[in-house]
Amino acid sequence: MPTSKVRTYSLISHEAVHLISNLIKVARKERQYTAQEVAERAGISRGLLQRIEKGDLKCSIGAVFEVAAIVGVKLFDAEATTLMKHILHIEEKLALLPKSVHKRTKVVDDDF
Amino acid sequence: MPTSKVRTYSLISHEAVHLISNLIKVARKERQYTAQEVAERAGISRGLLQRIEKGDLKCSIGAVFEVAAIVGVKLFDAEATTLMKHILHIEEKLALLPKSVHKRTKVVDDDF
DNA sequence: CACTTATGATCCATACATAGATCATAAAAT
DNA sequence: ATTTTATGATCTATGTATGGATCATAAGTG
Repeated sequence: MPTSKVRTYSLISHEAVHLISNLIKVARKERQYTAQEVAERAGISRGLLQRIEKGDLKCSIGAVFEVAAIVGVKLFDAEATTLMKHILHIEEKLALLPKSVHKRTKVVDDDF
Repeated sequence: MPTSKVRTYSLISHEAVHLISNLIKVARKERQYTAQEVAERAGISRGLLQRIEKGDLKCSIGAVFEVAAIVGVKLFDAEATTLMKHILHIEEKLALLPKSVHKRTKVVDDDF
């Protein structure tokens, strides 16, 4: 066997994705959508939707967000999260920051 | 050319991912982290980090969330979002819902 | 009850995301 | 100024995520 790569993720990532997946699953059932329906509307396969609803970390973020939007889960809408409020100035903030990060190569020459 | 598949995404998905990517980029620079550093810590390539910071929808959600955690972007932490509050009962909620969604196959037989 | 449909799981083939390298430019340091 | 380092872009090879099918079971329907 050609030794497949096993990526490891932090707990917080697992939890976050698990959370989203549960939100999606609940929302879909509340709205009485069939897995097949949602998959078609999202332009993905039913199999992928299954993995998304299971919290598979390897699914593309686009697919996950697309499904979330379809079943009505507001992840980053202004009403749903405070995140959006901080965002408004993010582009400007980015412009002000230095373009690249340079590390000190020499140790600080503390003379004492 | 073997006609590559072009997936289409809704505006909201684009915006959400774009938002996250900007948050990540700003956070990384504020903390003076090199792209190389962050990539290594996340266990991904610098190239992938570039795509993440660009808002590429095809990156895996695990990689994106991992990087976000490393640079200190709180996407779904209790303090950062109201989402977490709704979540607490999500598992119970899921348990109460019907296990599968069945569609009406016959049209409602409205007799008039 | 019988019947239908949804879901979950598994397998395979292939399109594609990713790692890794290289190069050019830009920005910071000295 | 020179030198060093970070970033952005591009290319290739390969591991793998995804689509599509199938099957078994569960869960509604009538």
